[in-house]
Amino acid sequence: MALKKVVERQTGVALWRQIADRIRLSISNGDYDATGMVPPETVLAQEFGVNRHTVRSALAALGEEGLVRAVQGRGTMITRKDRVSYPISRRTRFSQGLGRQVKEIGTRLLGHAEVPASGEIAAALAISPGSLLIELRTVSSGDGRPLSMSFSYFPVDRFPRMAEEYSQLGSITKAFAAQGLDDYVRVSTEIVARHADADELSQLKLSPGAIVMEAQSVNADLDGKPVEFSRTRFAADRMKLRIET
Amino acid sequence: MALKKVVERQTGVALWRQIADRIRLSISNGDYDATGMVPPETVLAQEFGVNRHTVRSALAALGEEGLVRAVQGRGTMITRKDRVSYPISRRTRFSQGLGRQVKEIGTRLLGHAEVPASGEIAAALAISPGSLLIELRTVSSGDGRPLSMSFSYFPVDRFPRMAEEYSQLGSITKAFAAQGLDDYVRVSTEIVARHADADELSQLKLSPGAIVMEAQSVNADLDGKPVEFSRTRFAADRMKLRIET
DNA sequence: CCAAAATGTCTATTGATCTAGACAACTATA
DNA sequence: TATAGTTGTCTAGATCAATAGACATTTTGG
Repeated sequence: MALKKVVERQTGVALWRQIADRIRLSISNGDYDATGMVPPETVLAQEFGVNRHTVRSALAALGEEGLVRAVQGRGTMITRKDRVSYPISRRTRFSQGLGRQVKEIGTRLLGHAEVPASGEIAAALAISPGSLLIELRTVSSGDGRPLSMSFSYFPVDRFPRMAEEYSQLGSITKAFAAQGLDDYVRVSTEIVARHADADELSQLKLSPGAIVMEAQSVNADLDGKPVEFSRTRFAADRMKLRIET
Repeated sequence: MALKKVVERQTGVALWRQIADRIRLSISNGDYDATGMVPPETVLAQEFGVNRHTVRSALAALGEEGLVRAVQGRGTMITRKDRVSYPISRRTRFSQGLGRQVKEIGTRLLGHAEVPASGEIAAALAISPGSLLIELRTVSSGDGRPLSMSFSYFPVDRFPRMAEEYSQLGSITKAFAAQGLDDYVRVSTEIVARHADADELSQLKLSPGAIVMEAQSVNADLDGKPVEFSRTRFAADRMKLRIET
């Protein structure tokens, strides 16, 4: 690649960060698979048309993320590569789809509360605004790396023990089952991507400027009655969403 | 909101850009719907814990995007709000779902070529690697703003006139129909989000650091035979994807 | 062992970003 | 028509980002 890769100046995004983003993309595209190493700093500096020190800042940031590791005299090795694929279908169950991609799945309940339904959530769940909901805040990780964080809402009158059951069973599917709901399906999902806010940065252990995909979805029982509204944020550089229709 | 909204320093993303991103998000969340205006610069400066000039840089950037307009003495008004919602289902047709959200939809053929199928595309289309494909490069816009850009691939032996038909008819559905394919469905979609590269920045008229959602999908005829592989990049701050299951 | 190639460290300088303060210009309203 | 509240403009200084060059340190391979 003798071509000059363009980075833009005076845009509020430092050159070293633009370059870090581009290299991260190249890594996940497999552009460096032949050697398992990032090209030398001097080569990258020339490709991007910047000083070598600027490239070094970019590589240092990727090192912080645990994506590469530099060894003096040898070069900069790639230590991690792929995104985990998360399936979205009528019957998405968190742990099922991820099972083969990561060795160990962890879910952690950050907290729960009883809250009145906002207009938006009430409409999605087909209940009246102000009805009481149980809110669960959870973080899920694969092999120790945070992958997603969720806010989930359940009608308290139908699932009064949601928080307790979830914290014991560690799974929403099992918590539903323990309260008499054996099966449910996803009825709608909306996805947006945006920059992570401060809370997401810390919960998902991301570096500033990172991207999250937010999926807003509604699950319903087999009679079509909504049982759950949730907003899940995925760390975009660790996950891809697979839609199954 | 008396709470201090956190912005982070020394992260390679200028404060004014972080603040612009946060305000853009607040606008699309409807946080300012009561007044239709952004809070005064002095208030924002206090909320974010920065100098008023820094907030002014952020608002100037949003002004460039056409999102807000400042009027001396009055305040800064919101001139545009929502993300366009793009439906993804078995029967997604580009123009249908968008019809009610934007007044005028434009699609432009950037170019076309005959290319051999890469391993990945060959597998998706269930053909042998190296088979000839027609590649279409298109950009779509709503009310003059670019919304998405696509690379689409079709088997040349089955749809030899794809480029000509598309450039005449301006629609893939119609181009299929003109070549004897009356109906088709989406069979798989994968979505990732990442920072836009230089080509995407210029084609979609984005500012550096902006986010694109990339949807990679396969369409098939009613016999299940794949007819199209496409990679579409959506400007993340202008679009949301609605999954219909 | 030596040379080439790679990363690590240091200094100095320039330009972009952010802060700070003061004041002008304009709008709405009491 | 004052006056409070808001955006617009200017100046000056501090901090961060990027360039430039020199040289040290480590690894690899001839």
